Amino acid sequence: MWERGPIPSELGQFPGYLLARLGEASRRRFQKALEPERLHPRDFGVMTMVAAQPGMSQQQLHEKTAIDPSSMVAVIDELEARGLAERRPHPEDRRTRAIFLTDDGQEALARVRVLAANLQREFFGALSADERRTFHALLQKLAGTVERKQPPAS
Amino acid sequence: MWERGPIPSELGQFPGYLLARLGEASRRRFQKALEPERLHPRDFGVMTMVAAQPGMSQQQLHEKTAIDPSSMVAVIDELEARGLAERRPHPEDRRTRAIFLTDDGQEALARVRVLAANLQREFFGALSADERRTFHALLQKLAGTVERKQPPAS
DNA sequence: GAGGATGATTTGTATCACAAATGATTTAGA
DNA sequence: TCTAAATCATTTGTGATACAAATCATCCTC
Repeated sequence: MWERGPIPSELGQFPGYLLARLGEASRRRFQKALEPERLHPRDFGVMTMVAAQPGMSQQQLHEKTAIDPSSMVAVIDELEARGLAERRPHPEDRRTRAIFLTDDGQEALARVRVLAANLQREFFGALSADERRTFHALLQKLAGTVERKQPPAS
Repeated sequence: MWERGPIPSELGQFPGYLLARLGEASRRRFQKALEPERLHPRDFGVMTMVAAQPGMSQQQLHEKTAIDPSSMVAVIDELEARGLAERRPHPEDRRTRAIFLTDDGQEALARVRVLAANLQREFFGALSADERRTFHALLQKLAGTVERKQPPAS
């Protein structure tokens, strides 16, 4: 296994580069932390949204989590195969599947939330409580503007 | 082409999630911005480091940019094929290739730096100058601790 | 000089993003 | 009402990338 050094200052000058690389590191660490549960970061996103709004369609989940619709099929397949979630017919639209967490799914999500909380403490450990709050607020402010598609060029 | 909504508050609660998703967005936007130059974000990382320290080995580049050694081969192959960089024999170690930018490479990098600067302005446009400084400083503080491998478990 | 380590490279595999096509169903319009 | 277009889930195919492992040349140590 190879060594990964610190981010060099020549690249750390670019906030966008740091953002991308720290984002990668965050995702990677979370993936490691989820291994005992045999879940992936994407599962956490989906399960969190389903828990918040049971009966969501896969389409809606795709919009919330930015997981591609074709990948979403695989994610839900897996959760369903493991008894953590289920597809039920949508009451008003027979094309649509309403997604729910099973009891097992709820419990798994609860455990994953603990893992996530522990990881956050470790990952952001270099920052003071104040700095963490500031950082989080700035991330949220950015998130408000950044994840939009351009209006169609027509 | 599907629509991507804003990041939902249920997931935005997690700084690590925001970091990962905004990092993705940053990388993606930069990739778009680089299209006119037919370059990728990874090329920017490599070219920036080579410009800062001409004659670096591929091994060193891998440590600085976190690009996998086998991918590095492809990246340099491509840059070399396009006349933007070159491999020269290392004066002290014949296993090692010393990487340099050509004049064309320097010029391309200069143009890319402009694109990067423009993108940063747009991407972080929601933040005030003060907020941008704060954000950048916090990213750098995080970068100092986060990208380290665990000490061997032995 | 032999054996182990190192740098670049190749090969193979798994994963993922993305585009495009399909089938079932709904919605909108003539 | 009947038909055409749109929508949702799904399947399929392709290209990019991460990672592990093997290979070859070269270096370093004893």
